[in-house]
Amino acid sequence: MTRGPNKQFDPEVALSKAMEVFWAKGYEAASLSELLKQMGIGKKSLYDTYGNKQALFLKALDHYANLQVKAIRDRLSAPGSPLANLKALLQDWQVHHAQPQSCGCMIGTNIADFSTDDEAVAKVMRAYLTRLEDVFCAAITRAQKAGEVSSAIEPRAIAQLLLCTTQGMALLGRVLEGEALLGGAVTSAIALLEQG
Amino acid sequence: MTRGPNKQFDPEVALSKAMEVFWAKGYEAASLSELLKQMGIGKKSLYDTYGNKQALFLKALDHYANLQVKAIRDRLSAPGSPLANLKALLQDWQVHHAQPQSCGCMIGTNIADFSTDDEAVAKVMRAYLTRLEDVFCAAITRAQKAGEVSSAIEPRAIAQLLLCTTQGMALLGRVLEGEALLGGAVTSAIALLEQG
DNA sequence: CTTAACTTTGACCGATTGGTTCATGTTTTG
DNA sequence: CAAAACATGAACCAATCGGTCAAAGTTAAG
Repeated sequence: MTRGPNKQFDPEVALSKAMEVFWAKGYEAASLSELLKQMGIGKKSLYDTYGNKQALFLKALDHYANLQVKAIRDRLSAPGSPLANLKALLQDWQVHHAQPQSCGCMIGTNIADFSTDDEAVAKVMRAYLTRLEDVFCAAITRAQKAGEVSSAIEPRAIAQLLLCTTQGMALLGRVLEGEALLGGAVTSAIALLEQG
Repeated sequence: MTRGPNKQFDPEVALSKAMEVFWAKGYEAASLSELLKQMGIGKKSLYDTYGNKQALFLKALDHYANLQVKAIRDRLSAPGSPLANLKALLQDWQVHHAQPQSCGCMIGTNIADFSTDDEAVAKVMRAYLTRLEDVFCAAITRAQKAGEVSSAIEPRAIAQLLLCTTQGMALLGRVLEGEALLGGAVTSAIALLEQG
């Protein structure tokens, strides 16, 4: 058995809080003091538990990716029409990312800060994008099998378009006012699916 | 007439250099020392000439926006087929943003750092996005008049999709390896234009 | 030539960054 | 109880951040 007192905080909960900070502010702009305040722990505890700021970020990034991929996959594979699920997801994002307090996608937001620098971070990011692409691709294939989407199109290519577009939406939503731009993008994307 | 010695550097050239640094690194990560080194000037000269780091960034952002909008508009309104011009532009971006040293779009890269914070910066960013949307929209309209694109589609909605998609491409290109993802996105976007 | 206007350089500023160390306190095992 | 194992908060660290200031140097006008 382990001796000594237990942690006064739940590392999982604190990690979620850290994720929120990195999500909203980005890696660089998320200062240690801000992280500590939101996580509700002391500096020493952070370094003992997670290593350092970058390691914490990596864990938070992974946490985000798992959370997000699972949520999206579940929504898209919900019972009923695959195409309707896809449309609903896009339209939800249109509304969500247009809200002023929306802070986009944690991965997209943080791509700027790293990219060239850290290969470990880049790897997690690429893995997330690939998983998301696969989720989209599977959903489109299901829609094709259900006869809702033309079999003439290449599902993977459309999935890749959706991935780029939604990342763009999440990014631009951080600065845009109003839903107009995102609305047009979603409308066009849906049109491509329905008649493509 | 002004007395005293002239500046030993060209403010326009130095601004271009600053733009490159902000473009590659983003606002936060672009340190004063890096900026000074690349611009080849002293700290005092920077503050006397441009104000402060944020004002310099604002000028660099504006410089970038003007440069980029003009270049894109010129390409899209080149003589010949409007649709072919659009396709060529997208395919060029696919190649360009897939290169490892590609650093995406300066506006997109820097959206993460500001957004909520600085309204002056957000304004320049929104203005750039709107101008780009208009340029796309005009090009699509020309393609419709030339009979290359179906008149059934709403040009602005497609322009908005292209804007989101290309921003997403520029962003993801910073971290991706290989052209596959961007290639699929471009293929799908072109398909939408050609048959939509 | 003198002087006023201007630029440049480098030292300097307080604040904050991410990160470490230490002394103290707490809890559980033996 | 004693002691080992653990967590904690505050003090502390060098480095760097953006930004300022004063002294020295340079050029043009009078």
